[in-house]
Amino acid sequence: MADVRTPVSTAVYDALRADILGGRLAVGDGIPSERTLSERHAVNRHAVREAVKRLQQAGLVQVSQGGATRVLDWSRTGGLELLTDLPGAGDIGAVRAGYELRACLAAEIAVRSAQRADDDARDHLRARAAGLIAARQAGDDATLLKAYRELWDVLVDASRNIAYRLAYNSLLAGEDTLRAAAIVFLRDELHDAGTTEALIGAVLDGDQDAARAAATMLTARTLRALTLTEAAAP
Amino acid sequence: MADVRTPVSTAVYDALRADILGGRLAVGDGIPSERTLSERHAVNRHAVREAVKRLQQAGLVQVSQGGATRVLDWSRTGGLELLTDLPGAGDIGAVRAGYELRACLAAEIAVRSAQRADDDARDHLRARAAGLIAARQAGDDATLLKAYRELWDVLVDASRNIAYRLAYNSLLAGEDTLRAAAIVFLRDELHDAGTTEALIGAVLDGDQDAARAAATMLTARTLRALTLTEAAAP
DNA sequence: AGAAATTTGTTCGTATGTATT
DNA sequence: CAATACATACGAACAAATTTC
Repeated sequence: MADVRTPVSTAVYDALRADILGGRLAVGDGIPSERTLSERHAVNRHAVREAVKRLQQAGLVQVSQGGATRVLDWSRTGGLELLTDLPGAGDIGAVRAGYELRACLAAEIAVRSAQRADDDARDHLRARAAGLIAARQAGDDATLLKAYRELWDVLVDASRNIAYRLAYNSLLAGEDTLRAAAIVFLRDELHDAGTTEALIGAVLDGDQDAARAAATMLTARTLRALTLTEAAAP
Repeated sequence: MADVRTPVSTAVYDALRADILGGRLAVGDGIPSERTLSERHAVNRHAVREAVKRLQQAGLVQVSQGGATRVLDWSRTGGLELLTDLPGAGDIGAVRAGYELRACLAAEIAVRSAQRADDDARDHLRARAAGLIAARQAGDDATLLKAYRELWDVLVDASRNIAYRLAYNSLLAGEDTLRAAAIVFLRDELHDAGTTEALIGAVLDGDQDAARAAATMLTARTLRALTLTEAAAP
């Protein structure tokens, strides 16, 4: 079994990011110097530099030549890509936050798809609709989830909004680690074949109101499951 | 005149990112080797490595030891933080995309704020409301825009959703370059004092429906201005 | 299948500009 | 002003993985 060897700079980056996002390095604090970090992690200074550059890009630190590299307030300077990197990304609170964002995105994606889908997008949508029906025959949730995600992928494209696409990408990044949990919460949504068909039909008909209603209905099921879980285990 | 010296690795990063986002490096292509790039930009290979690591983190390339570093399809692998980095970020289409996302976020932020704002958040909100009224007295749009942004900043916190906060951060990143344009499109929204007051009141009252309606009304003004501009100059 | 060439990964060392004290 | 600490940058070399012949 070939172990996936992570580059040393990535190891340093992950460690520092976890320290910052986890609050072990307080905002305004200076992180250890490059030399100190290179000794502590037993790596060369160049590797540390690569890691710090990435921290800088992620909006987690501010480096200044001559002075200490300071920790920024990531809740102010961080971008959406941090969502799946949060130390408590698997916690119910963060998961709910992500699904609430998805819900609000989904409704708007449905509306814009109904408004803007061209012939090409409609063809893609019909193909995915057929794939979804086939997946329902298979019976297992993993196959169904895959087909359902592909359906939304086509809808995102059909909405013709690059911001929706990029936000959608950010939400799905690193979802592999949460796939098991996702299937649990998405279960009702996945098996609501009627509303899904209604959504597809509304988009194909160009009925924006119906598309929004169907998308809202679908995501509401998942949000409800999350709220119940959150209330049960706080 | 002290020129703002950008680190060499950042210069390489910017150049490569522009080539990828601009389509001059096609998806699936291999980018030049580290040695080639270091010669071409007349910098050390370590600087190139830092730049490539950042490209990798941004989801723009996939590097593999021994093989070529390949360009990924950023519309699939990129996150929301790319929105303000796009070569056509100032183009009307990308601006509209960003404001459509903001509109859908704003409505949900308003609803969740009305639902979840605690006493502390309400105090902050009242303070910002007063600041907004003071800014209206000043008369100039720049001051008003600043106060308006601070209002929404408080609302984002009040909504108690980390995903909303991070997405909001991503949308505002690099807005400095677009501030002049932003004031133009936001003008109607900024000067709609009545609806803004209604939004604040609804949140303080915990009236989710009224909060959503007010937020939708506000953002609709800006979307309308954008649509008119887009139709006029395609 | 195997060897050579290419490319990224990593480490050593060295020098310089800048901010803090 | 001087000393110190820090980030910035360059150069050379070897290791490890992939591609190519």
